[in-house]
Amino acid sequence: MSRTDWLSTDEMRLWRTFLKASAAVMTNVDASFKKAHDIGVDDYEVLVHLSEAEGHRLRMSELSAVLLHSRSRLTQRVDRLEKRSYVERQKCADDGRGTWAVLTDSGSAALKKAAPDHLVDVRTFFFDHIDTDDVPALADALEGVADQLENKSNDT
Amino acid sequence: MSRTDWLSTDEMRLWRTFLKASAAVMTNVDASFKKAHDIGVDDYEVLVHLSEAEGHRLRMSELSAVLLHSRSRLTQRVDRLEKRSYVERQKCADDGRGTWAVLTDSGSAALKKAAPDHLVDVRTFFFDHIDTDDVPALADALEGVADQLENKSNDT
DNA sequence: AGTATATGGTTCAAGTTTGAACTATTGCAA
DNA sequence: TTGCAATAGTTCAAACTTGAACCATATACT
Repeated sequence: MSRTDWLSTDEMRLWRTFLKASAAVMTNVDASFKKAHDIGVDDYEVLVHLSEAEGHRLRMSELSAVLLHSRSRLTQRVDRLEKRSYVERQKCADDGRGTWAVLTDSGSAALKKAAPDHLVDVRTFFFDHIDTDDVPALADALEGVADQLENKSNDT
Repeated sequence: MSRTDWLSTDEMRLWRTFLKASAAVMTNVDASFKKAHDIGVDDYEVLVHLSEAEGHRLRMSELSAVLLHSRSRLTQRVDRLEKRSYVERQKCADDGRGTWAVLTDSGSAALKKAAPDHLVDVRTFFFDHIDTDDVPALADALEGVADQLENKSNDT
């Protein structure tokens, strides 16, 4: 399936750029974000996904799947969010093993409060460095990479 | 500087795709890599940069700059690599404060041994999902994002 | 020279992630 | 309907990262 010959110049350039861009964006957004709020980007992402879900809630496993977080990582992140009462756990009625992570009102409020600043960060550290005309093509090009583990078990 | 209106549909799609792609690639490459070798991607990156440097060595600060790692993170990563004798520290002659991180022979050997597998991973989890024709354009488009902190202090 | 300030690096504690082991429930199959 | 494998989540220790405080040397200012 994969070729084994070395990367071309352009491939190498893309690979390094991609690595560096990811690191740069994450680091910057997270740092800037933490300065202004009491939650980091990872917490924010959890709240966003919950707020967009039916009934403002998702199963732990769904959440770990969309976030690409391991189960134990998610468990502990939700622990922390629950401690600050941004999220609440509820037993799942139809599956005795399951747990819902539910967005609370105060979680919802925190999200609303943080959103505008987050937007500024995303523009500052990402979109301001990208040509607007390139946006759709870029999204298309990266879609395959993002979706590669759509159906991989999010194990361990 | 940055606009404050909400993201367009395409921008939102790109942002989410980019986030997910980064996470997916890193997670997969790292996991696959660790299975086959005794070092992870972060260690590998250190060795790569050292091997490409003049005299197979870099100042700690240079290393933390290219890797976008905090100083303390780098200190501790080099500690670990030194413990396995892949890297060696040397006092800097012309600057009493400085330290060189030097690639050892066995570090060099570990790098050579790991490189082919790493290449396969990069192809499997990244390039196999990208249209070859898109590669140069993608690299161009992301370059600005990657270079944004070229001259930011890599503080704290 | 003599003091202030900046730079290079390390250290330490607190917080986070990883991965394996574990419990409980469900579903399938004999 | 017992029995086994799969699934959902959690727990725990070890590894790793963060950020602030710290030491030492270098540079700049007077």
